[in-house]
Amino acid sequence: MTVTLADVAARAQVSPATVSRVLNGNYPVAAATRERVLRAVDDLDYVLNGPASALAAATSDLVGILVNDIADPFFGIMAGAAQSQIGGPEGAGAGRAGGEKLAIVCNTGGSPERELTYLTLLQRQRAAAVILTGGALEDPDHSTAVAAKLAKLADGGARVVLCGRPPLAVPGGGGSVAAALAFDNRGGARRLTEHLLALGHRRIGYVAGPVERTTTRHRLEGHRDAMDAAGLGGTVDRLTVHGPYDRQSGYDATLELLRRDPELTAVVAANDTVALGACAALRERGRSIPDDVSVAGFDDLPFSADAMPALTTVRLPLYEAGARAGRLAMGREAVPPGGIASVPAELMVRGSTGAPRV
Amino acid sequence: MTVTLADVAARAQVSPATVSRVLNGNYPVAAATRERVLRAVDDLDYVLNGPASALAAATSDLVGILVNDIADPFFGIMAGAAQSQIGGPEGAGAGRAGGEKLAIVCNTGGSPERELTYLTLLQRQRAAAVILTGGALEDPDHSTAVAAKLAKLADGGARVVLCGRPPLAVPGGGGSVAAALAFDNRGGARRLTEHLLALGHRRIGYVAGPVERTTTRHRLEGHRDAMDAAGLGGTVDRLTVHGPYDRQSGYDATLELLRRDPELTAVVAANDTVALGACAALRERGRSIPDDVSVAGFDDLPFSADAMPALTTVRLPLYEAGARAGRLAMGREAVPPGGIASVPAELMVRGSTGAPRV
DNA sequence: CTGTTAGCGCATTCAG
DNA sequence: CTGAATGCGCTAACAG
Repeated sequence: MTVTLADVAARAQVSPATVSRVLNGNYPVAAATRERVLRAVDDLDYVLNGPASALAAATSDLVGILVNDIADPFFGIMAGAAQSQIGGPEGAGAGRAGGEKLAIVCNTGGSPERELTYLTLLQRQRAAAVILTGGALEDPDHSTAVAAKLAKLADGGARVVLCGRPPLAVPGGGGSVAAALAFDNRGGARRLTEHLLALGHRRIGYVAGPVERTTTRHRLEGHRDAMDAAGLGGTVDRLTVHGPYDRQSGYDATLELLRRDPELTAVVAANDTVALGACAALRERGRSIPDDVSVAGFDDLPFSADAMPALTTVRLPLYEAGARAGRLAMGREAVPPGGIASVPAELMVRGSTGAPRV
Repeated sequence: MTVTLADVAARAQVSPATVSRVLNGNYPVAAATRERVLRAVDDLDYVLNGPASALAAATSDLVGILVNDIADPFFGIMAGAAQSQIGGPEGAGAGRAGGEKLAIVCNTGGSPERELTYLTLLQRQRAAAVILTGGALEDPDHSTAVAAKLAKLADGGARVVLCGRPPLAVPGGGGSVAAALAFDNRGGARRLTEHLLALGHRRIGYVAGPVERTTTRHRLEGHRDAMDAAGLGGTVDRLTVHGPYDRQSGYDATLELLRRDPELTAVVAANDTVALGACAALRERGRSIPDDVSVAGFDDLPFSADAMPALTTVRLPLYEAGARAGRLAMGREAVPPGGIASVPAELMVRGSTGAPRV
């Protein structure tokens, strides 16, 4: 029924081993022989049996990319970029057999259980590499479990790369991670709030992400750093509201902030999506942006420049970081010193922030 | 080094066959025995070897989801929804072994070669099911190649589902597809243009998607239907510009439309992202929205309601469709009559459209 | 450069 | 309900 390596070998009049060698390309084969084999492959329309190959070689060509929310372009951009470095050489005739890797993205939905489940599934598939994107949950039990899983994955030969996620905060956990690209969330957040402070704002609300996420904590810390330096640290707790990284959360949280301080002159949001929700809430309450209230986001997603007014935010080079993670996962780029690289965050000042009314 | 089924069997004092049976759960096993085996699995921290299992069973637990652009929420939402119906039962202890499926999303980037490559890779992995999302390329050669691949996938036991993509337009191609969920792009587009017409617009520009894509064609046809019915069909060709489904394209195309007809009173965009680019171009040219020019999009992505003014658009139930596709792929939902279901598109009138100036 | 020989780890017959 | 035996399709040493 289904055509196997042996069929190809028979038709090309060579041994199965030779066919395997030309398909995998990592072994010298005479040009003429290779030609013959390739022709047989085409004639028979042969497709390599992945599981069999993985079983024999004790490794597969799967590269897993874990994301917290696939519907969020923040992750989509990174995942797409990583995939572009992995998904096969574009070359003509690609995909027939050969050693292309299969980049697959797995959506955890932010659920710790699903994250672990996917890691196990990837381990079960003997994945060649795993890329974890975005912030991590800070629950100690979960961190330990993830570190353990990653260690096993690494044991099994998988290369583990972190993208937009800080290095494992678990004793010995760092060993199993090939490389970590950490966003400078804290620095970016600090500069953003400093910008607002420089503009003259003093009553600044902060719409934070979900508690117990590294990204949330780091951004909040940066904000607090700036506020502390300005002698305003005392207001931070009262003017901070947590919620998921979505529009609704920005909307709700902003209404709450307005309740806590109707005289607010600026709202800093955990990310751009949340900022949009904040804008909606402010408009609904009759505040104009930025004349009455300034708004700022984080990430600089594509739609941020198109908001009205265009959103002041912090740009993260998501595509570049994702692509680099992809290359790291493929072993096609040198690992940074210490296995850790900091990815810079750049302040983008646009129309949504301005000086407060006097 | 790595613990195998045999190790578990030894520790549980049963045969490997029995362990296999409790893990796969599709065979009667005494409760006491199962208990013992499960304990051994836990003790040894055993993880099933996917490739070996797939090789022996001639099928894997991979479900592939193909998307044209993972950074576009249009696809992210569908993919996430599909995945939610597939990715394992959330239940405690999930992921250890057992029959969870692994939903994996593959980003073709809209490239026909990559689409084919991924299909081959999925075939190679003996995927249990494949979901293709979004519009298809209309090139006959490519359609034929895709249909052939899908037929082979189906032959190999994979369930093939189309989501947001019309049924295969290839003789006999329909047979290999289990189900197709087709968006009513044409009807939605027609109603959208009718809305503009009813408002009094007569000079309507259209920013279409890339040529040779089913989605592009169907939406354009709907637009043309409405224009024809209003006796305006003659202006359509001159006032239509094609481009990719991104913001830049909307921006560029709108400038071009303005050049062709400076008196334009409305711009209909291929999708919401493109519409945002159109808005940016119009503003830059000093046109206010909707007073000078009305703008409309398509898809109703989350950010559309937050644009300023909020975008008039056509809502597609992306999440629901994706979830249904996921269930169909898992065989957990009845196939619609004829294997084809039409997914309705609903007109959402918001602030970006209004009557033209008199 | 190429062929031969062994398994990889598991799901299945088939007996019991 | 459980155990023993067989082979899935391929890669990886070894020889030649």
